[in-house]
Amino acid sequence: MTLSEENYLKAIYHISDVCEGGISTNAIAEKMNTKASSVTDMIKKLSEKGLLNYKRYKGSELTEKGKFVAANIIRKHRLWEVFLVEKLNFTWDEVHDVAEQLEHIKSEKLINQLDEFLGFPKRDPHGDPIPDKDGNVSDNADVLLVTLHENEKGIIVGVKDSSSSFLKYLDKQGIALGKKVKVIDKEPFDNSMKIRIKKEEFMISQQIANNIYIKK
Amino acid sequence: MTLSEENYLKAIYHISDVCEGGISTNAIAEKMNTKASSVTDMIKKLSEKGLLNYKRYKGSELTEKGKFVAANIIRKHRLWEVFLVEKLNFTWDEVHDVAEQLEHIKSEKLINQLDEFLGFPKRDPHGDPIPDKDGNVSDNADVLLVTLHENEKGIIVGVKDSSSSFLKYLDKQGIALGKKVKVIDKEPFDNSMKIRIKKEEFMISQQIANNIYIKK
DNA sequence: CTATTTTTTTAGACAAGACTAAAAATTAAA
DNA sequence: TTTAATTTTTAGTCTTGTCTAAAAAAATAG
Ligand SMILES: [Mn+2]
Ligand SMILES: [Mn+2]
Ligand SMILES: [Mn+2]
Ligand SMILES: [Mn+2]
Repeated sequence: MTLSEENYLKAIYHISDVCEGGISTNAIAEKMNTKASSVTDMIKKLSEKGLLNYKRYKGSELTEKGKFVAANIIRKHRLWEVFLVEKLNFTWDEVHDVAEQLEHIKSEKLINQLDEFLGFPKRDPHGDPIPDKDGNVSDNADVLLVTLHENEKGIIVGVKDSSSSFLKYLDKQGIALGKKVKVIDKEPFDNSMKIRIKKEEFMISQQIANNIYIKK
Repeated sequence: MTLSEENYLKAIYHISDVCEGGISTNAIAEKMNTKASSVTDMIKKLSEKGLLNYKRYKGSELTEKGKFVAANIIRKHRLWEVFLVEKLNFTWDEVHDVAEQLEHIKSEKLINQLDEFLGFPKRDPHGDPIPDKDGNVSDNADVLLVTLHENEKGIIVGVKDSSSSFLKYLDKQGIALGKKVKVIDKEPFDNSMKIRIKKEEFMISQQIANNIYIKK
């Protein structure tokens, strides 16, 4: 597995989480910040290696083997993110770029020992579940904050957008994983909502509410 | 800095530790397990980047900038080795290959936080000194065990060969960093010697004695 | 000081992974 | 159901880092 192959597998895996059926070449190109022609070359190679199924003009789909490899890279990514936050005092908006590098380090022992060292964490700093050794991910029944109705309550358990700017906004507003949130008011016009966290009430836009996961 | 450039710099830096003056193309090729023609290409590139001085047929020498970059890679390599042994229960013969990968991770913050997390260690698991942020290495006045005479004593502080097979041999013989050693007898014929560690006496060959550093 | 051996560099080729431009297949519109 | 727009693939080029084979320079020997 080259670095590039691994990044493609990961991208396709993540797109599959959202979209049904075969993944389009263009969708991969967009996620990978590359051109469709480059994607075509790569999916041919991955197909020959048995990591995805592909027919010309019909899109791609990961095989079981491909899913396993991808889940393992994501496992490494998220464990390293935990390490950076828990042990090296990184903030949750600083970890992603470094984890993008660390996820490609090849050593079974390293990642399993790291897992143990961190106390077998279930989620990364952004609330995303950490796959186990066998590539199984605990499928969460969490829901986006934007779907809650007036007077509904829940606990913040994750973020969909892990960009540094979004995470910094959350920090500033005092929005963090584990906090209880209640929807005070919803504005139908622009889907903004007033929420309460720890007795403080404030407005958030739909865009914000659309990127926060809640456990009811 | 690409991965390959970094590995060349590191190799040249290590050869410079042993050899005086300009480093020959062949010496680099041997250390890098590559061909001289490939080396010529690379040193041209590194030369253009101001990382080493090079004139055709005259060999190469790292610039200050080149030395700084190389020392920083070695700093990362050795800090990661400490991490693997101290925190993740690796043995000293298992760490090198993983550190070869980890040394290329790019993040100032990562390596400085790691340094702090480990308690600012001075040496790696093989007794090699860890360069500081500015690329300074504490030059040790240590001496190879093979140079000791009969009845001389010292403390084992490092190994020259860090190969897994050598380190496993040392483990088996009970030879470890920090132990006191006394030369009981030297055989002029083959330079083997009888040594005492913790009241136990045994023979070691010149090859072994040539790869163990002693502080007198 | 010339001849031979060794070292180093050049020339040309290759694989991986990217890109551009153009062709082919598919999908959407009229 | 033809035509137009979009998506996807092919063809050909480029860069990085590697290789082999051959040429050039330097070192060694006689
Ligand atoms: Mn991430
Ligand atoms: Mn994450
Ligand atoms: Mn090492
Ligand atoms: Mn070491």
